[in-house]
Amino acid sequence: MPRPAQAAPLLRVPIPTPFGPFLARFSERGLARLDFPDQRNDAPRTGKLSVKQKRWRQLTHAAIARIIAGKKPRATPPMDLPTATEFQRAVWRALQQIPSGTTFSYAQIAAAIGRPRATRAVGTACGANPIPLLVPCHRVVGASGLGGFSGGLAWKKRLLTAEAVALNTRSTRR
DNA sequence: ATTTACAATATGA
DNA sequence: TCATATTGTAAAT
Repeated sequence: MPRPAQAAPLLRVPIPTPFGPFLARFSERGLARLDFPDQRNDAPRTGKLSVKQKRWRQLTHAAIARIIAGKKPRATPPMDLPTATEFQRAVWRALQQIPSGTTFSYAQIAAAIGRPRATRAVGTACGANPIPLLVPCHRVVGASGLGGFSGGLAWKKRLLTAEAVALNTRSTRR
């Protein structure tokens, strides 16, 4: 009575890594969200995974493992982004084209999607990205500075370091 | 319905 | 170095 189950059954699936389990959420259409290990996850448990979803889980697992190791994922599962705006999709699409081991500034991403003045909006879109790692928001850094990261700056540094990025850690002053 | 804050940055004082 | 304008969203009021 009180409320029947929700209409959007997202299956919560733990994805083990050397740094702790990520939590993936799958819909019937694909991967809808991926959370970092250090967040408080309610007892993660899988419901019943369809064959399709089991395959996505495997793809996700392999992709994450490779990215953490600083390599390019071979394949990624389909992504289900129900509430994304066109602007966000454009930004995330651009992010996926950044080669491993390379970084772009927020301004460069803005220019790449034809909105050269929306640099700050790009930052907002990156923060709204529900699928870190696979959508490499960690490769976007400030023109002079690291910027921020929804999963914590420690993760951003770890991922970039794994990709052998020469972190221009010269602070904002020189 | 308005205002404010944010993972920026270029420009002008 | 500081103030301000710019852009897309979300959250607060």
